[in-house]
Amino acid sequence: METLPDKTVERLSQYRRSLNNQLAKGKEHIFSHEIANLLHITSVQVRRDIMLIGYSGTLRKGYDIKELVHLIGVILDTDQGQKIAVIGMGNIGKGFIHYLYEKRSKLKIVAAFDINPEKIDKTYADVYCYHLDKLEEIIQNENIKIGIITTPPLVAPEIANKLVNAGIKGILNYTPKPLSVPDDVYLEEYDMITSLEKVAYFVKEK
Amino acid sequence: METLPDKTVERLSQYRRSLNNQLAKGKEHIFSHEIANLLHITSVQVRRDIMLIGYSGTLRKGYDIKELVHLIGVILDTDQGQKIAVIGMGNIGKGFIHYLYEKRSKLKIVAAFDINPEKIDKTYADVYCYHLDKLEEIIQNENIKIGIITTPPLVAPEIANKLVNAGIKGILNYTPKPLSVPDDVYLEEYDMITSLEKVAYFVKEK
DNA sequence: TTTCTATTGTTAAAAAAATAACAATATTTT
DNA sequence: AAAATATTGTTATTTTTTTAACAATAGAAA
Repeated sequence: METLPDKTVERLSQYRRSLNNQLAKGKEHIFSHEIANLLHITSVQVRRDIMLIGYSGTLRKGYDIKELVHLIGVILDTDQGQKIAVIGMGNIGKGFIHYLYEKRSKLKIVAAFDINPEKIDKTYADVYCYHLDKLEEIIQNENIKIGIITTPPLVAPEIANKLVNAGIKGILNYTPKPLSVPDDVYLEEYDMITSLEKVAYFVKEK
Repeated sequence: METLPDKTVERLSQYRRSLNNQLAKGKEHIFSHEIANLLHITSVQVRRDIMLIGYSGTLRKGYDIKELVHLIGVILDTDQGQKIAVIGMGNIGKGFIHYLYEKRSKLKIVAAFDINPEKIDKTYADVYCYHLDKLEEIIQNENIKIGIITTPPLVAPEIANKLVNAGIKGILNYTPKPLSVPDDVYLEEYDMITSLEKVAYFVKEK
């Protein structure tokens, strides 16, 4: 399958979670407009996304939730799962670890890094925190492919370099400092302050 | 001015921060390609955004940083500033408070809410945490117009309702539970797990 | 059985966003 | 002084994303 559009990937992740909720409630089939209602989007969009991943529902019966969830899994997940490292054990770093804690997902945060002695060699929600000096070593030994940067912005570029050198293939940058990485590394940036300023702007304009 | 495109607003927020850094370094003028390099985008995009806000640079000299920062302020900020409440004093809630702490920005987090007695009636980075029961009262008295929801997902819809009833005009929803709000309330949703699954997908596909 | 209805799957159109193209021109170089 | 160059501002094009339109049809209703 050719790579899916960005936005479709995002929605698939959301469909899956909503669908799992529905499964847990005992629901077995679902219509496109029901999925749409759960996510507050349109049913066309749902159908289009489902078309793009090559799944088909049954007319008048909708989609088989279990099958759909499974297929989304085939698309989004890898069989062995993907290991993640968090760099920066501040509030946001902890937030990520906490969010994934006890979710049996194919994504696993397997290491955290910091330079603060009070955080190093301790465990937060089963994730061990190492000194930043161990970054390359642990990432290579553990075969970690994804890194989340939640450090102070100033050091983000240097962390990104280390991650890339250690063989990381995807970075989620949570600092407001824009990064650049080689073409074979996927970079997703998210800036909390920008989100907030955006809300503020549209509040002002309304 | 007609409302600016979504993405332009996001970039303006980022331009401003980068430009302030440059000002702090003593730089007074800047070319579009220099801004572009700072953000790892293209210079055309920078020029287009700047065109959209109606600013003009000087040929061969670039943009006057101070003027540009000022104009972005005129667009993004309100004179009196905007007050923000954080609902949910977990890691992410604290993260937001911490991020805005001591930044002299027109955005101010002025109250936090939780239901955990250990958090209530305490102050974190100068932000006082109230019991959730006080939500409507404080929001109205303080004239808070923006709310950040960082609670467990299950209660997010109920919080959103309370916020809307209390007169909030913009919500940043950090929980994975999709919300719906009346048309006159601006809603921005962000889902940490989805970001991460997106990175994972594109790492897998590369 | 026949007609009606709800729903899917897909193509077509529209809207939003990014990128390219390029004319205009101030400044620098020759 | 003339030519070359670097840079802006803007229009045009392309790409991406969303939305609309609608044919096909399984199942429900008549």
